Amino acid sequence: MFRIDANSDVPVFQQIVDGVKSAIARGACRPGEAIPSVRGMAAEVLVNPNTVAKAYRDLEREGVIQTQRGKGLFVSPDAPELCREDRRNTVLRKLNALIAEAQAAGIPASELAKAIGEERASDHEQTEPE
Amino acid sequence: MFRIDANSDVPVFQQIVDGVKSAIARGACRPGEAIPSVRGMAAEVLVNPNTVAKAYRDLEREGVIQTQRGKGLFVSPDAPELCREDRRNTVLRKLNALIAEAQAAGIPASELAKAIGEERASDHEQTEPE
Amino acid sequence: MFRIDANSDVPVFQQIVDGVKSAIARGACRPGEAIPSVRGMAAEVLVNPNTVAKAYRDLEREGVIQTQRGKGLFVSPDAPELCREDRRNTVLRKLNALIAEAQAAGIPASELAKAIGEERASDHEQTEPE
Amino acid sequence: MFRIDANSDVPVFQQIVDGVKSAIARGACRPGEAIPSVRGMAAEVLVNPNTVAKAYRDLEREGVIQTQRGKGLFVSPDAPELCREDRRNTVLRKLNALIAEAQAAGIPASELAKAIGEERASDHEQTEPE
DNA sequence: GTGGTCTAGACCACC
DNA sequence: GTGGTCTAGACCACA
Repeated sequence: MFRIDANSDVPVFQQIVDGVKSAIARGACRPGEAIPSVRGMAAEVLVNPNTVAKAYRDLEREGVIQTQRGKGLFVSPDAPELCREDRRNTVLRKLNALIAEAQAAGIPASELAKAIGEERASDHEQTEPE
Repeated sequence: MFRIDANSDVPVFQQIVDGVKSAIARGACRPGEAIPSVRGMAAEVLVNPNTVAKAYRDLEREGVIQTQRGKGLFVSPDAPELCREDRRNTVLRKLNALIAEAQAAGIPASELAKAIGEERASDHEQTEPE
Repeated sequence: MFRIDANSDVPVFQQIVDGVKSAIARGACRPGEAIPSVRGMAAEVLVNPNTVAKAYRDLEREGVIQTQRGKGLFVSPDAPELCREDRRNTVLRKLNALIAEAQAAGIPASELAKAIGEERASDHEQTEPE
Repeated sequence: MFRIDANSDVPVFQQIVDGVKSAIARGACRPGEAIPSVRGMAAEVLVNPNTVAKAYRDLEREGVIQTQRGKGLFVSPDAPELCREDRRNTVLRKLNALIAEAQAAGIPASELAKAIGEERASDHEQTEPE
């Protein structure tokens, strides 16, 4: 599903939240599907169960997953819609911040556009559908 | 020179470091020039002098500024080179992370490229007449 | 691990940095081991936690230790290599400065060599029986 | 007579004090000779006159130089003796500290002795009288 | 005037 | 529990 980078500066619980949202957004997890239990996920990604629990609490509060008493946790019906929007907003917000940061340093936006173009060309042509 | 966003999640001292680097990178500060004193900068951006001192300490360790005992802090000769490279690396690194984050969520890189294009068009119409 | 000399002219935080590096260099701390927590070390050497944190911050920036959020600080894998080299360079650099200082005052290097020899003889007679 | 290193971590006034003492210790300045005035020295080594004045104050307090009203500053009769002892004590004290620092890091004193030997052999054979 | 160090104490996020 | 950040205020050395 996703991997945890212990050396990253983004908190582990946030990596879990983002990982689950991304999996749902890209269609890897579908509404109604069960997601690993707190303990299962903790064992899978090798983190403290408390950390997973916190991530799941956030996901449930946002309506991405739902608890069914005694059965476990499931992807909510409108999770794909929610996650796609959430991920899109998050990425675009970060992108705008990055553009601003670049301009403050005198780096024109065209440089960023160019870098994206190179990334797309070199790494994976299968992701260029349109 | 720059402004501090107290609501940002990036630490104040880091904002100062980045702000000074950006100012040097874009040519607003030239080698040999003095930068505002610890107390002066603290008053300017309304933070505690210790916070400014922490930022300046980082800048000196990276070779961006040099301290002359009792006189103040000065932009080092090779600071522009250092800062331009540093800012460029930082921005491109963040951009690559963002591209990866987008792809994990099923957002094609073309979306990011499009968003940058729109930003450029709206900000300065002289490059792209509408 | 080491002791702090409050009367020394070298700053306390620097003594901590050097002490930790020396401990790693001589093999008293091994990679992967945790080093005392900020608060623990502060209590141990009787200084303010902020002072310890400053020292640890330096050590992390040099790659000697790594912080794991919420868990503590750990000796990095290549710390022994780093510290041995760092300590060796530092000592030899100081030694060269000292030789230069001596020569400026008309003290021949042979005097220094003699002094080292006496120190070795007095400290551990097993190498040089008197 | 000597040069000031503005980037050194040893204070400028201290460099002046040490420089004068060393010149006397090695016999470059003899008792009764005049030493440059505060202004003259300040112009010579390109530092603030206040800094030179502070250095001279220290030298006078230690009995190395003497003020003759209206005439200037002169090397005192017992300055050579004083300076030779002072320089020797200072260097040996620093050397002992360095040996201790090396041993704390697991560097044997023999390494230091070896380094001195190499320095003597490579740099200047004229300084090996005995 | 300058920067550097240290202390004390608070608040926060993370695990 | 952990480290990280920030503030407030003190003291010192240097130029």
